[in-house]
Amino acid sequence: MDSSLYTCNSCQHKLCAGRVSLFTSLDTEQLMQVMKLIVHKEYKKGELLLYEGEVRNDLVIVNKGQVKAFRNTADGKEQILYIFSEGDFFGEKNLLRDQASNYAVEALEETHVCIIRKDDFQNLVKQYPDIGLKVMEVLCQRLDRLENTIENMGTRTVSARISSVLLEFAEKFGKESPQGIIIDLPLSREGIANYIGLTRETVSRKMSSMQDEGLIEMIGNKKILLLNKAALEKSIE
Amino acid sequence: MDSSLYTCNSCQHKLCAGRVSLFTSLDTEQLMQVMKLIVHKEYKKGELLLYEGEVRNDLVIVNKGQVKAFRNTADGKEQILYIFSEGDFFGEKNLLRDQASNYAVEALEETHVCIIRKDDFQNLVKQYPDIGLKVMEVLCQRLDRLENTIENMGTRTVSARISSVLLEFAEKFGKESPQGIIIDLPLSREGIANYIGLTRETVSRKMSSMQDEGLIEMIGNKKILLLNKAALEKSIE
DNA sequence: CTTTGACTGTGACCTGGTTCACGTTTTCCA
DNA sequence: TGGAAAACGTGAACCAGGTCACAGTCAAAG
Repeated sequence: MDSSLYTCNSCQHKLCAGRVSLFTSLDTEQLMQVMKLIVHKEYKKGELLLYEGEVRNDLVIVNKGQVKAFRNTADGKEQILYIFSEGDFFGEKNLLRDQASNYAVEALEETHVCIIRKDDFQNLVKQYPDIGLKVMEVLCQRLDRLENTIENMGTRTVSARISSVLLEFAEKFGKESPQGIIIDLPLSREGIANYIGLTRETVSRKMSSMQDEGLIEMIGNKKILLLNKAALEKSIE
Repeated sequence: MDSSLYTCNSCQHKLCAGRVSLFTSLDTEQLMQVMKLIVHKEYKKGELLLYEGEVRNDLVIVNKGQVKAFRNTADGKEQILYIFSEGDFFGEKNLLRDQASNYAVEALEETHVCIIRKDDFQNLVKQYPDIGLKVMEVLCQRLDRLENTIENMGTRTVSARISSVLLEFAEKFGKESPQGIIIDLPLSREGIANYIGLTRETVSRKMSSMQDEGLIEMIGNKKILLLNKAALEKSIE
């Protein structure tokens, strides 16, 4: 296919809709139709895309960059629930009913999103039922992930929890290299701590000891090299 | 409507399908059609309805009774993820693809279920798109609940977590009474502990102290009287 | 390239929850 | 209905992870 067909000025010449798994069942012409419904928006690092408690009537699809979905707890802590990156979406809860968001969403870096109005999306679902099934599939995956997280937080040791996050990130953000898998961390140490319900210090200490054991190697603060994936996997069984 | 229309021998003369929110959008005739697709099954307390890792190709709807969905962790602990009761369903993950269950399901008491084959259900969804939307809605509610649970387990104190469960159970299993809300607990102390990632002893101790503070009153092991719902709600803010 | 603020690592101490142990109570079902 | 088995409550000791404090390091912006 000619990639110029997918051109869209607001998206740096990527047909955002076409790269999102939600719309993989559509052909080019249908995609062009979807494109007309989409509004684009850009956010700088640290900007909020969605406030906790905000009621929106649209679906937001991440086209470039990364965001974190999190809640602020009464005692001033932060619980990170999701990292959304290219192709992920949020706001699916307002597809069915107008509901206040139970988390805030903040850009972790320069982020571009595609926004589609609730009504338009509902019509799309009616026209192309496969899209609805895709949404359902993603929701089920998200349930899977949360179920795992709950098991981790409820019953696992600290090192198992950290191994678990590292493997999750390796899956999502890792690149193969001769020495092992290099992970571009989406979160700081503190962010990781807030993702798995620990403190920055504990994460720091455990990762240091994992490095001493030869399991991982920390490269600056933003990268980690997984030297022994198998051992990590074993430790969370 | 004449209730005899809803009669079904296997269901003790309740039209199981009609009582499930999934099918509320259907009329009587459509319900009768759904009924033909349904197989019934009964389980005694302690019986397993689903094994961890099992691959099924059907959707299970609880018609009577209660079940717990849980995972056994490596260190011999149990993490309870859901309590399903009348009207709840599970197995939705294999509506989309054949996937191994990541939890086991066990009857907490005598339980009757309605089972509908994956293919049949998919056809129903195609025929009545509202059913698909209902499934999506339930999945979103389930996400909400898990997101709350994760915040609880990640950042909250023990008493806040217990208050939170009690309020959840009050919502789902509570009955108003002159003194307060009486909760028929679906779980033992140990079960509650496994639901919120604590030990039996800790739950026991905290509930005793909550009783001393006049917040709750324990009636035997299976009932709890909420004397001061407002105070509990305040404690988890 | 340098500066500045944010992030990270680590030691010492503290605390809340787990573990272990055991006596009591409740539940269930034969 | 009685008796076994399961569930519960509670004390004491322990310890993993949190808290606090501070020094070292990194990285983004000018």
